[in-house]
Amino acid sequence: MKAISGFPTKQELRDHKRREIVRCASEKFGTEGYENVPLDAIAAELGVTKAALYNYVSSKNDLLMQCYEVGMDRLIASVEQAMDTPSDTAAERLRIALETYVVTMTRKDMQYLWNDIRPLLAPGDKRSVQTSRDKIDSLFRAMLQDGIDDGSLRADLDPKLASLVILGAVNWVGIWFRASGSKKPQEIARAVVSDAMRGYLA
Amino acid sequence: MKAISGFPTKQELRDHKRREIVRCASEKFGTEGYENVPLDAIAAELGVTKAALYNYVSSKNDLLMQCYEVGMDRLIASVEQAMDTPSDTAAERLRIALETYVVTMTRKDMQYLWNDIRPLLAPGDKRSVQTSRDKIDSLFRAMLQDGIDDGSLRADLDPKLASLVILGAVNWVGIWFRASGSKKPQEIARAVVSDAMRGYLA
DNA sequence: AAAGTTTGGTAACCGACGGTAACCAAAGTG
DNA sequence: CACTTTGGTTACCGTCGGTTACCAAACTTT
Repeated sequence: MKAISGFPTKQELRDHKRREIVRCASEKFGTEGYENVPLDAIAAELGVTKAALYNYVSSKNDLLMQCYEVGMDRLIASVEQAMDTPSDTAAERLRIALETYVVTMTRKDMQYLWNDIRPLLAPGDKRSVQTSRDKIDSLFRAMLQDGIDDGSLRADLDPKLASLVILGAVNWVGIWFRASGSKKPQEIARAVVSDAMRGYLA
Repeated sequence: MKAISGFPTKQELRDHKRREIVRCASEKFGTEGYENVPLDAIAAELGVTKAALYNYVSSKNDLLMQCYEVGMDRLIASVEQAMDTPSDTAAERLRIALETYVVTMTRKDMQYLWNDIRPLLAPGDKRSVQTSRDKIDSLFRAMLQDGIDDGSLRADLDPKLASLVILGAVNWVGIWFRASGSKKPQEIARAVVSDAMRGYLA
């Protein structure tokens, strides 16, 4: 199987189609809600029949999981990028990463990440969901530990507990936020993150 | 229509049956998940047919809403009771109320309150959901204001924002908590509330 | 007490939707 | 040029939320 430039391999074509399905589903789930989007609607928008989708996903739930993974990867990437921003203290990097996290979570096609997923988890899906979540958690715990080490955060904080509390506060924004409000995501992020971090600053 | 003791009126009987349906549904939704509980299952457990339920609820969604209201009322009642606990400062009352809130939220039949509800809201349902949520919010904002007034909380905190941040942190526990863990709800509550409040103490 | 009327239930059914089976056309392969 | 593989279609099934027609018991009226 050669990979001549401009002539995608069969595998690439197949993968591209699968991603198209996930992208389309992601958009519809985000705006209309998982429950309200029949597979027929997704198939119709892609110009195929429902049964064709089953060449690429094993179930509607599996499709949701793939959407979830894409969204989580985007979230993780945005946080990692924010972590690389040069700044004086670890606390400052944490602040930037958290604000980025909040802004990303308020995207229309990200809202279902925390909303729709949980009740629909099949036992087998829980592992992959947990993996993404643990990744996020470990990123923030690492930043918290850095903050303890460089003295910009309280020495007596428990990174595990603090990560739970802070992520709770910011995730809650993603659940409560609706684009109709007057405040811009960036303003909300700054205010919430500032309050959520205050108790941990040295 | 007389109300002779021991002889419940028709209205009382009807109401009692409706509450039985809600109680049964609440339990099943909480343990098995809304999506996984067919109305037939609820009806069977009550010894009737599915169609009989429609004498008391207008739809499965309506049934979920009634479960939600019962749960929220219980939550509100537990917080109000905690607020009445005599204590030296408003901050202390707030701490007690928050811990009670967390413990109540970790009840098995309360977990679906934040998990299953949101994606399933019909436009008409949103108002009643919002009412309960606003009630909770106003209780905590009042306590925060009391704390500012009696000097036990920082004078420069914004009650609206602080209530959002703190409730986010504690609600997140309800989402993340699973009874399988080793820690008792009361311990978790104490730790989380302590961290979440730290930034607001005077 | 007999004749309506209301109440609360059942059985049977409908439509939507997730998922599957049988089949088929076109592209790839020896 | 047979032959397999791939990716799609049509037609169908089972489940489940919701509705309709009907019925029995209780309550009301005269």
